[in-house]
Amino acid sequence: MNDGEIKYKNYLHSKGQKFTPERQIILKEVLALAHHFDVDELYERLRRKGHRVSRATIYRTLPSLVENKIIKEAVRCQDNITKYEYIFGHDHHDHIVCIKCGKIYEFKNEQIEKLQEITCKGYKFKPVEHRLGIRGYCQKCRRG
Amino acid sequence: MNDGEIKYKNYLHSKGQKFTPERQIILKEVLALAHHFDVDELYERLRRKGHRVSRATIYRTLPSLVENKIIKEAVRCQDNITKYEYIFGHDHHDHIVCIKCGKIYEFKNEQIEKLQEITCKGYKFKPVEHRLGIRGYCQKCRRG
DNA sequence: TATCTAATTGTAATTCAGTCTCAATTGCAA
DNA sequence: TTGCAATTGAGACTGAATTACAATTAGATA
Ligand SMILES: [Mn+2]
Ligand SMILES: [Mn+2]
Ligand SMILES: [Zn+2]
Ligand SMILES: [Zn+2]
Repeated sequence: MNDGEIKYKNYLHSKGQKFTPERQIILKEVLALAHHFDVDELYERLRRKGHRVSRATIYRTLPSLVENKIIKEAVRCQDNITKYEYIFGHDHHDHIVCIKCGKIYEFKNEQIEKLQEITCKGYKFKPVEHRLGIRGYCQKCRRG
Repeated sequence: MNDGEIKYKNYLHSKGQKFTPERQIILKEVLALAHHFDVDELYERLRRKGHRVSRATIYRTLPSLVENKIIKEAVRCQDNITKYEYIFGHDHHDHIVCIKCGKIYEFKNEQIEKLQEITCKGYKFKPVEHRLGIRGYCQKCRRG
């Protein structure tokens, strides 16, 4: 069992929930997926590998992985599908997304992070998470 | 006709579209609403005022107001409803949202804005818009 | 290890925001 | 006026997500 699996198992246990084979399969695949994904992508990948996990179970499991901070909901795209992003063991980062080709740059700017904290302090607000997404055109797409 | 109405009328005209009574009613109400709203809120408000505009027409009109930069899609909340926010004539700002009571602070930090620009330059990326939302607990809700 | 039970699963039905179809209406240019 | 493309409202439809329910099962306990 790797760190993610241990973390999730402990989390489930602390809530009187079970580390079922289905949850293990889903978690393992999520950890293998390095990047952004949605329910259907995950379902098809599992299917191709011969795992039979129902969509309902995936829909039930992903929110619990979010609560356990193993994944998070990612920036919504134009189509109205919930996208997820693996975060456990990854550093926080923000996104720059090309409107035209969909290319995504991930970045983190410590000064921006710091300024956000200062801003929150000013409102006596306790930040838990934040999301910064910049949309526009990548180098390729801006000419053309 | 105020600035918003003129802007929208010209926009529609430039696309061979009509400044219909329904669109006028919707626009007028949107301009009157100072803040965040969704389709149903708008529909009910119009209803109460005796205006009979169908939900379908509202669903059709709001995206065109977005394209005309009179409103924009606001931060999504927990429920999966598209929220809009009036922007025409308002300065850009970002959001701090209380997870518990829903309180929203609007802020703008010029340094953060500048740092975003610099970051984009580094990727030779041309930013068009961005969204920064900080979620956490407001002063009231952090104790309690 | 066998027993027991609350948690979990898959299936299929359901929800519901948002989109689309279509016949009737209307704004507006000529 | 007239003509016609754009628009409207009603209601059907879509599809992601949720839920009910009966069957199954993880895993705590004895
Ligand atoms: Mn950040
Ligand atoms: Mn900003
Ligand atoms: Zn691009
Ligand atoms: Zn609060």
